[in-house]
Amino acid sequence: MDKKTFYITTPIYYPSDKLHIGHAYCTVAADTMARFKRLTGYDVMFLTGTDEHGQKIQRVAEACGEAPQQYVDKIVEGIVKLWKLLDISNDDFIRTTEPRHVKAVQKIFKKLYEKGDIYKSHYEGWYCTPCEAFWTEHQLADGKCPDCGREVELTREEAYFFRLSAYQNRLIKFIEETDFIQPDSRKNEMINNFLKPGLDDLCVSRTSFDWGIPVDFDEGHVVYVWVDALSNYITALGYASEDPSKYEKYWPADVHLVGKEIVRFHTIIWPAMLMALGEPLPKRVFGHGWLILEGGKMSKSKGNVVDPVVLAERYGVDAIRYFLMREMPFGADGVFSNDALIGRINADLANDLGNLVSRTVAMVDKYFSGIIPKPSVEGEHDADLKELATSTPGIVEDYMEKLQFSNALTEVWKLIGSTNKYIDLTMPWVLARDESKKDRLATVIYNLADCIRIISVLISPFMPNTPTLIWKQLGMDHGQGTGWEDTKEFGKLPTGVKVRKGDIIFPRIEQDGTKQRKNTKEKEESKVEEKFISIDDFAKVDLRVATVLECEKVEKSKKLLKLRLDLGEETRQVVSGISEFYSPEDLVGKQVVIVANLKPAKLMGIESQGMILAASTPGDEELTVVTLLERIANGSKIT
RNA sequence: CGCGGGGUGGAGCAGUCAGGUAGCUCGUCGGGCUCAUAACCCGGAGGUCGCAGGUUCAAAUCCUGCCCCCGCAACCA
Repeated sequence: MDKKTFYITTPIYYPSDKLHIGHAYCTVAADTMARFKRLTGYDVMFLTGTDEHGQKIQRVAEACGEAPQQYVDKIVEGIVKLWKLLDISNDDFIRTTEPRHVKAVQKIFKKLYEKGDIYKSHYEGWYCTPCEAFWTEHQLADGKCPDCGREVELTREEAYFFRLSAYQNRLIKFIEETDFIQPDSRKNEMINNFLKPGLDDLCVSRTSFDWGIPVDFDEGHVVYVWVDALSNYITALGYASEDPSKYEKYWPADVHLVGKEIVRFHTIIWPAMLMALGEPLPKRVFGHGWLILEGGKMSKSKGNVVDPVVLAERYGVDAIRYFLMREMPFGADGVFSNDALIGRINADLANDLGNLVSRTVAMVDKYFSGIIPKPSVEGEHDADLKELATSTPGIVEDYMEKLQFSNALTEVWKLIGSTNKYIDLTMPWVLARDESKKDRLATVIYNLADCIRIISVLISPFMPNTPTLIWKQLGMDHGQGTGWEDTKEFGKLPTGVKVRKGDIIFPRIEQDGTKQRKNTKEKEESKVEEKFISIDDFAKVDLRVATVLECEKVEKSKKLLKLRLDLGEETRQVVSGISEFYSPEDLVGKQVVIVANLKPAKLMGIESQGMILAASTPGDEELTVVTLLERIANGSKIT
């Protein structure tokens, strides 16, 4: 008898830059679900990957002076490494540049064309030549390019269209009548915002760039990235290939996990494509929330570290995974902050769970020479604890089914709390003083250890490394009472085995203001050193005096001013985020200080060749540009 | 009137759909205990549920209006 299957996917990520904690969030969630399903007896297919085509990648690669493929190869390598670091257990990793995907997409495109669901027509739009971008009428800002503010021209090019409009009514019916879109709030959003107003046919080919999958029957056209990208969910299974066995086995997907910003593509375009292909639709699309960084924005100066690699190295993989799954309900946005992370680690992992294991093992050591004793004498409080322990797995299953990771963990932590409380209620140290109560003591200790066994299995989908550490301490080898069904039964922990008090599983993280310290003295010293830089370090920064020649607000921007500066021998264009504090006329003619050897960067598509110095209060409530007491020749060096 | 999400003790959130004396985590204060990672257990203090009206015996919850925050919307160089 074949096992039931479960197919879960993450979005395929766009490798134009390094991934951040938000991507890790989604992937960890998918991994947790995949592990849970495997543990509960499913044949799981867990897919993630990268979406490597498109104009943006082509441009970024060009800017780095590399071929697109060369550029993405490098980034993808980092992504694969990141998933390995985070213990992601994906069964496959698809890249849209792989031949298996490219070939299948070409077949899909052709099939839809032959069926008449894709047809050739003309695309009309406003084209901005410098930006190489098309815009629709209402995307324009005052009739100009919304990106750069320059003139656009009406152009018309040949393109293929997908008959999305033909599927509108079927889609509305499907979405309204099923739980396809989750959570519900997103369902309403899709119906009200996109389906009810009516769907237009979708332009599914481009001729303005070539980093994409070529339409194999019409040279010059490449497949629109979303058609390309969405297809990954079936091409990875071998759809339209010589070996479709995985497709037959796993499709339709049980759940596509996606960020809320791409729910639209997954719940409208994707089902319509599948309807057109005559294939079954995925069962669920879950739009999860975002991690909002503390203070609303990412900022190096605020010191909120968001690189998942750094976090994992600093706090441990299991701790990060736990935090991501526990801190916020999966459907909603949540705030990510270092303080919250450390708070969770200390309160939940170190104090509650880690300490529970530690004190239990210590008592086995102390009272039974390290041998797990046999239980014999039942007492009050036992029944309550056992009832809670054996009923928790069922509750966890229900929450997991609904992808409510946070609630599932809350239930596990209720059990951890009750187990800690059981120690206070039974007071083993009192029992230990009375030799006649040795058997009762044995039972109490056994119950504690067996609860920890159950807990260790319940957390294993979330924290892949911790259970093994716990088992080692409890003297269990892998496989003894650690199956999912074993959690629903009390007494599966082997007796007579020796516990091994090991390292502390979750050390507390001490907090001193913003910095943590471990081995105090050394850290203190190095901190003092870090406070100072040498004169050579300072000399690396080339500070110059410059006069503002011209200054204008950057169109469509809240904060940016574009300035032209006179540095004596040259002029520079600098973009500065100070327009909330200065209007252009305030600055023209003033002398300012700029960092002249800063690596140029683009802000809103405008090159900035340096940085103007300004002083600001911590929350940026006030800001003032640095100026000079007396005028001095432009280009003068500041030392 | 672009759309959406939100405003609940000091912080972060649940409760709002199906009105009935406001709950959780952290913090704080006090107590207990000594098996444990200054931990664990118990208890207390602390709330005009954004504002103003309305419906109702009864409103955080339903209705109307308003204010504020955030995202969609790749902006701190």
